[in-house]
Amino acid sequence: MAETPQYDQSLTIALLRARDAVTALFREHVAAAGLTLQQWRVIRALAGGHELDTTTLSDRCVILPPSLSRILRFLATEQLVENVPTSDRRQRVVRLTEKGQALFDRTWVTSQEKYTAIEAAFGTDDTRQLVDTLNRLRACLQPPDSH
Amino acid sequence: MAETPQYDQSLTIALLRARDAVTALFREHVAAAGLTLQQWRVIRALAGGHELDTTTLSDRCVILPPSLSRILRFLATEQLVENVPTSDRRQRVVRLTEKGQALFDRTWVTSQEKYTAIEAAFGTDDTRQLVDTLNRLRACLQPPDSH
DNA sequence: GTTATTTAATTCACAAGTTAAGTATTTTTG
DNA sequence: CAAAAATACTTAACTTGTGAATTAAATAAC
Repeated sequence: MAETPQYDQSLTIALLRARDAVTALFREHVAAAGLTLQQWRVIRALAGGHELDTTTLSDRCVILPPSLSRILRFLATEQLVENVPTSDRRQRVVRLTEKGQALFDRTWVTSQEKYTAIEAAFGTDDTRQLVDTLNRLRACLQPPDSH
Repeated sequence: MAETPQYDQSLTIALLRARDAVTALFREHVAAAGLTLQQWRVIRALAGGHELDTTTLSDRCVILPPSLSRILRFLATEQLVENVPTSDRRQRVVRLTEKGQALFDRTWVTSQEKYTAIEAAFGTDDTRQLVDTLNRLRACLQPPDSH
């Protein structure tokens, strides 16, 4: 009978908890704007006039394509996002509507403030270094495609 | 019209990506045992004869109570987990069955190997330090209850 | 040029995340 | 001890995560 794993030392658990702690600080505020955190990430990625295809959006928002499809369907019915005509008709390229950009504009300020508060609490340098470390971990685990 | 946020510098995105990268290394292996990662975390927390109530399990596995309820229902139907009689009948205390412990035993070895491989790739010290940093971040964002 | 192959996205089915509401049991209060 | 409050968990409803299958369009191969 094997021994009990040490939970507090587990990287996976630590990542889960840290993510929960950080996102918890944004959830309520974003919900007040009528959005989930995932929907907000999409809005955020499109803000400033960016027109993006589904694949790029999926990558930037860290949302898998099936989820993104559903999210875009919702955002479209809310008229926050609209399709952009494309030459390659397999692709779907979307952008924010005026309503979408307006929602972003009035939500972004507080969101930014909350992020700044985190940096202040944890330390600007420590935050930057943590982000670097996380990105390095990722690079180390999934080496870029060799094709 | 506000400017585009810098995605690569976002702590939330970095946490999401890092978590995805790490869990991806375990998912296939755990799926081969017929489990999801969340189900595996529960099995893992109970391994070694530990009897735990739902609240403790929920905290240790970083799974919210409603999700845990469903997971325990599944694990019970698979006869991997069983209830333990309690004095306080509001509480639900569970433990692994022999079948559950056996599943843990034959899955844990490879799981352990994969975790060791991560430590080796990223560096043992760096891994430990990252876990510490993540826990420190969490502590800094959610100060312990003041009651 | 028509048939394969590849590519881009969506749909499907099921598990899990999230919030709010509900149920049952225990403790507290008067 | 009976009514109220608190506790532990579950259920309900909806959104998202995940892998496999599907659809549609563009490219490649004959």
